[in-house]
Amino acid sequence: MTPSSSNNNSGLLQQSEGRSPQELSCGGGGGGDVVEGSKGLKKGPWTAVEDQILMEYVRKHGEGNWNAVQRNSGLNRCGKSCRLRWANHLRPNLKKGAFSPDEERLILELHAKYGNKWARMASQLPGRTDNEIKNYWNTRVKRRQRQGLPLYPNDIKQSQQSHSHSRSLPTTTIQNPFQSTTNCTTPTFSFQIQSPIQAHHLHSLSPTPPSLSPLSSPHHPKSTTLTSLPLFDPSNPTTTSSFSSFTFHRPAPILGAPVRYKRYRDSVGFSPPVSPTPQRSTSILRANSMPDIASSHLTSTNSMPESAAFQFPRTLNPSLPPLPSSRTQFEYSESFLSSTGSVYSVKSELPSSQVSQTQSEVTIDTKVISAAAAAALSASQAHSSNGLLEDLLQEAEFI
DNA sequence: AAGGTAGACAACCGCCAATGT
DNA sequence: CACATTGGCGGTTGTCTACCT
Repeated sequence: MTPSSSNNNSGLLQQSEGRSPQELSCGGGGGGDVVEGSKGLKKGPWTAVEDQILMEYVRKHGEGNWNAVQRNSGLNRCGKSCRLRWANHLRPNLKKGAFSPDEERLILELHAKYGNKWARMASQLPGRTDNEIKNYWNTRVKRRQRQGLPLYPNDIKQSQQSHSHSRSLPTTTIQNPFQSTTNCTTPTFSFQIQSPIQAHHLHSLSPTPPSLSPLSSPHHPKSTTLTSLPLFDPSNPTTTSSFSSFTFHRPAPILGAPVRYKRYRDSVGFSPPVSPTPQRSTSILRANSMPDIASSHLTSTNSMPESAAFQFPRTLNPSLPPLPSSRTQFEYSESFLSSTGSVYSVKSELPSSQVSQTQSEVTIDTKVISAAAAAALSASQAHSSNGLLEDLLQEAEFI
């Protein structure tokens, strides 16, 4: 399975088939043609041209106000789709490719701590998105289920005894469909409880047990059965003790960013609120990165000299503090190269390429960036040209 | 060679909290 | 204060590729 295998994912056009227009969120469209909604908003895989438009828009206007992207850039995508594309694929400091062993280990630990809090986990995995982690985890769950193995290795099992979740205990016993005598006949349930400790991990560690969700959807209504599973078994001293010793691990506040009840979308490179009292009107200024709160976990990429970093000009928010941490800046430059390659070297109306895997460890200097920008400019001349490439060159010289 | 399966990935959806008007 | 908008989040689905039988 190569990381690039999914680049050619044109088949995604079939998504949302059969949904009524009311059910579609982005603009409410999407009736017959799954590529365009009723408002003409495109769906399905993003093309390189779309990526280019979105990148240029974000570069000029910053993140946030995603619905304005469609209004102002002509990009025929709903704001949500733009945001997702940016967050998961275009933002500059993304890592691509398989998780390293360190990252896998960290995911296990974080999941033991947080459960299916993908965004929170992503905040501690530099360059990784919640979607990646979620996909990884779901795949892992399926694999472990099939193999009859516990989700967590023993050391994590032991170490996470003190972890639990912020969700309250269910006060009433709701039948666990995976333990019911009527619903456990399918072979997929054979994994469910093989030992008390595994039962504990299945049911107490995850507020919405991810180990079950991939298999549950064909058989159970969404969320109700899963989220209502007993998180802790009072009869199990292990689970009760874990609850009593619960400590909530949350990333340290960043730049005074307020803690929102549900929003922990403060992963590295994700635009954080820059003000202690952020307002929506400032969201457009959030294109700057934030301190790498996860650097303590994975520090291997932190050694890039700041002088080598490229960063988008902060044209809209000159008052903001400098970009924190060398790693973030490095990844800007890293992704700059990748993105230019992605944007300009691909057939324009095919699904866009992903960030190059091979550049992740490349030491980047200004010459390289300039060369990349020049190459991008050259390559783009086959395209309809706009000011983007000139901007890129300018930025390359900016360093 | 054909079919099945697993893994990886992208993108969508609904929900909901925060914020703006 | 009510309503609308925005966007963050977790869950889910669908496709592709590689591998296995």
